Amino acid sequence: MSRTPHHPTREQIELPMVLDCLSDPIRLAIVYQLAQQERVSSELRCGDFNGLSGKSNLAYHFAKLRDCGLMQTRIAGTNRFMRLRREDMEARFPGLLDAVLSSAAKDADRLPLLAECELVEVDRK
Amino acid sequence: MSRTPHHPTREQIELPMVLDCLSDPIRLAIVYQLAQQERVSSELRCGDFNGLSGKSNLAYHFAKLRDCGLMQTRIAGTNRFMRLRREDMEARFPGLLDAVLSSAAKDADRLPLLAECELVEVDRK
DNA sequence: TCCTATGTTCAATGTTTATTGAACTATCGA
DNA sequence: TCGATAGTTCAATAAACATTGAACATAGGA
Repeated sequence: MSRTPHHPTREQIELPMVLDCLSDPIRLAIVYQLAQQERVSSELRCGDFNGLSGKSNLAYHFAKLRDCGLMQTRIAGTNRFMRLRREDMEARFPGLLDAVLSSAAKDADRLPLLAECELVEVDRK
Repeated sequence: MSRTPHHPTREQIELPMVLDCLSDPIRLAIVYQLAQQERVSSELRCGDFNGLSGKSNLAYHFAKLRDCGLMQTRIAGTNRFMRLRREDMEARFPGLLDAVLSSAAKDADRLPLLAECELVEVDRK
């Protein structure tokens, strides 16, 4: 009957787990896409990532991203909204997330999954 | 009859492989220790890492670190000298290595393998 | 030349990982 | 209440990974 999935506290976030999470192309794309949309809306629905892989495989990666503390899931009706835990990451590992994100941006042409992230339209009502 | 082990060119270095390499505690400790010693001597012998694991296991991790482009191996007699490929990393992913290293330093107390790195005496003749 | 020290390579093992489809849960709207 | 939608969970599978010890290669010193 758990209303909200488990999230580690800020202090529980571990460096190796974070790096391991970011080393997977699909998870890197999820994080990248969340960061791209951040200036518009800080949240995205699970379904916004369906282009990256099948639903059950995405649920698996979402769980890993939650477990390592990179993102947070909020349940709203039948939707799950995800957002990056930017402040927590910055507090624990200053500059790390930005360094990874800008590295990914720089290599976007080599990371095919990142290409799809550019054109996520935001007509959330 | 290969005199020197294989190393990727700067352009061949891939972000996911680098992050995956750094996500392993033993490999992170190797990179960390190399970075620590950098101001003194830019190189360390393989044997300087024997405290981290067994020799064959270390050879396995060394190979991964070479393959991902994080370090370079130079053969000198019966020794192998390793050094970080700092310039290449900085050129490909600016700020990334430093962000990871300072994150690791910040969490040194939680990364037991990093502790041993502090006391590597440098009496290379 | 032989012995030793330094590392690598190989094979074997057990663990973790990513991926898939099917079954399931829960919520919203008609 | 019924059906559709959004996601999760579970079981199965194949691939990748880390670890170990034994065998091997190479160079240096007695």
